[in-house]
Amino acid sequence: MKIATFNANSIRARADIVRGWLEANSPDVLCVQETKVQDSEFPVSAFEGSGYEIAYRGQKSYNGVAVFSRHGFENVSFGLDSEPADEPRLSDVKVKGVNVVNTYIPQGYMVESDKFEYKMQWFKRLRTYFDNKYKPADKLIWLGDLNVAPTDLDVHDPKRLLGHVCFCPEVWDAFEKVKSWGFVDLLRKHYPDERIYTFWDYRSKTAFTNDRGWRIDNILACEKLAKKCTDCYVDREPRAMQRPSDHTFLIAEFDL
Amino acid sequence: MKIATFNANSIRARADIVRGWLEANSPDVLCVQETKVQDSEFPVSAFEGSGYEIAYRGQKSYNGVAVFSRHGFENVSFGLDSEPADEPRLSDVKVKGVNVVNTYIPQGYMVESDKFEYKMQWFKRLRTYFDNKYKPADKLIWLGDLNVAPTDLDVHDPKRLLGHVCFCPEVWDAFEKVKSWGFVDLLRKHYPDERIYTFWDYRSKTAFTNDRGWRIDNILACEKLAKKCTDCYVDREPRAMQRPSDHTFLIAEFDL
DNA sequence: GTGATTCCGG
DNA sequence: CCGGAATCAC
Repeated sequence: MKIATFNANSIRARADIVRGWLEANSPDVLCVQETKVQDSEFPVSAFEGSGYEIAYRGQKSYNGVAVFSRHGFENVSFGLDSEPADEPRLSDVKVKGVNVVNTYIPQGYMVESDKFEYKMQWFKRLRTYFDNKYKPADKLIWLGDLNVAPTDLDVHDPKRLLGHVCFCPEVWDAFEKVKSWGFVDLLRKHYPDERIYTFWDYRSKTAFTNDRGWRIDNILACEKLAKKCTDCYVDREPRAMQRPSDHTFLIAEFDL
Repeated sequence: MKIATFNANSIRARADIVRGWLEANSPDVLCVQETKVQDSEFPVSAFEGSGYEIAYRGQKSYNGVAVFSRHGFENVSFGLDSEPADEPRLSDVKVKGVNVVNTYIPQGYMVESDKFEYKMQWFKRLRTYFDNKYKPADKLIWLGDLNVAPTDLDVHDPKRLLGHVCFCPEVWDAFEKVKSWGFVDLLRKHYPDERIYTFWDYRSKTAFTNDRGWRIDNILACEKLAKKCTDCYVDREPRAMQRPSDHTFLIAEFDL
C-alpha cells in the first residue's frame, strides 16, 4: 500500500501536476492540503477517468483538504470536534481497513499572536481527537502539512530559524504530545539522519536549487503499521516543474 | 513592405504570441496597442535576439503603445499636442521613409458620458495633429485600434449594435473627419464588401467561433501609399491560440 | 513568490 | 471573459 501527502497550494492551480503525479505513481491514497477552493468549485472534471475517488472539504481562499483513493472510502469525515471552521483542516477516511487522518495544521503566524495560540490548541485538540476516536491497536496513519519541523535535521538553518512558529520549543512540545499517542515518524524510521525536505519557500529565488528547505510535511503511523512500512521518501520532481507548489510529495509504502 | 497592427491586451500576457508572430511573419513594422505596462516593466527580454527594435510608451494598467521595427527608427515620438496623458495612446515613428502613426483611440464607455466626449475630442485633435504635422504628399500610414467600426459591414449585428460608442453616427462622423485628411481604408480598398473582423469580445463564449466580431482595428494610408498597397488582411490564427488577446493582427503589404 | 480575492475596465 | 491592481495569507 502506497500513501502520499501533498500541500498543493491551490488544487485548481495544481490540478495538472496532481493528476499527472497520480497517473505516474499510482498511490492507493493521496492526501492534499491547501486546496483553497469551495466544494462547489472543486475541479472534479480534471480528475475524471483517473480511477480515483475524491473526498474534499474546502472554503474560499484558504485551507481545504482532499483525499484521492483508488479503492473508494469505507468512511469519510471532516473536522475536529464539531467545529465547522476546522473541517477544511482535517479529513479522516478509511481505505482498505486503514484509517488515514490528513491534517493541515494552522501555521501560527508569529509566536506572540492569537494565531499561534490557536495552533497550540489545535495540536491539543488533535491529541484528544486521536484519544477519543482511536486505540493504539487500530490501523492509523496521521499525515499532512503539520507546520512543524521536529528537529534540527528538519530545517536547512536551525540556528537562524530557531523561534519560527514551525521551529520552536512550544511547537516541538505540542507536536510531541500528539505523537506520543503512539505515532512513529516514518521518514525518520528509514532515514534517521538525512536532511530531507518537503517545502521550499517561494520567496527565496534559490531556496529549492540550493536545497534550503523544511521538512514540515510528515507521515506518521501507529506502531503496528510502522513495522510494516517498507519506505518513506520525498519526490522532489514536482517542485521543479513549471508552476509548482512550494511543497512537494511525501510517500510511504507498506507491506500489508 | 509589411506593416501590421495588434491590440495585445497586455504585452506581458502576450509576449510569446507577439514574438512568435514576428518570427513567423517578419513584418517590417508591427504596432501594438494596450500594452498595459509602465516603460520600466516592458518585457524587453522576451524580444531579445528577435531582430526587432522596440519603441514604447506605457502606463500602469491601461493603454500603452509599442512599435516593433526590423529597420530601426528614423524618428520616434509619442502623444498628441504635448499632453503627457495621451502619450500611451499615440506613437509616431518613421521607418525607411514611411511615417507610421499608431493610435489607441479612447473607447468612450457610453454615449452619454464624459469619456465619450473625450473620445470625440481625441478624433478632432488627431485631425489637427495630421494637419499640422503632415502634408498629403508625405508617406503616411495611420493605424491602430481606432475603436470605430466604420460601416454596417464592420460589425456582426449592425441593427442591435447601433448606438454603441464604436458604432454610432457621432463616431462615424468623427472618424470620417480624420479620414478626410486624405486617408484610404486599406482593407476596404481590397475587400470592399466582405465581413472581416479584427476583434471578438471575450465576454461572449461563442463570439469567435461564430465569428461575431467587430472591425475596429484599421490600417489607413495616404493616397500615395494606398496606391502601392498590394494587400490588406487579417490573421485570425492568434485569436484561436491558448491565451489570446481579444483582438488579432491586421496586416498591410506595400510594393515600394 | 504565488495564489485567491475584490475591484476596475474592455 | 480576461487583463491589471491592491490586499491578504503563507
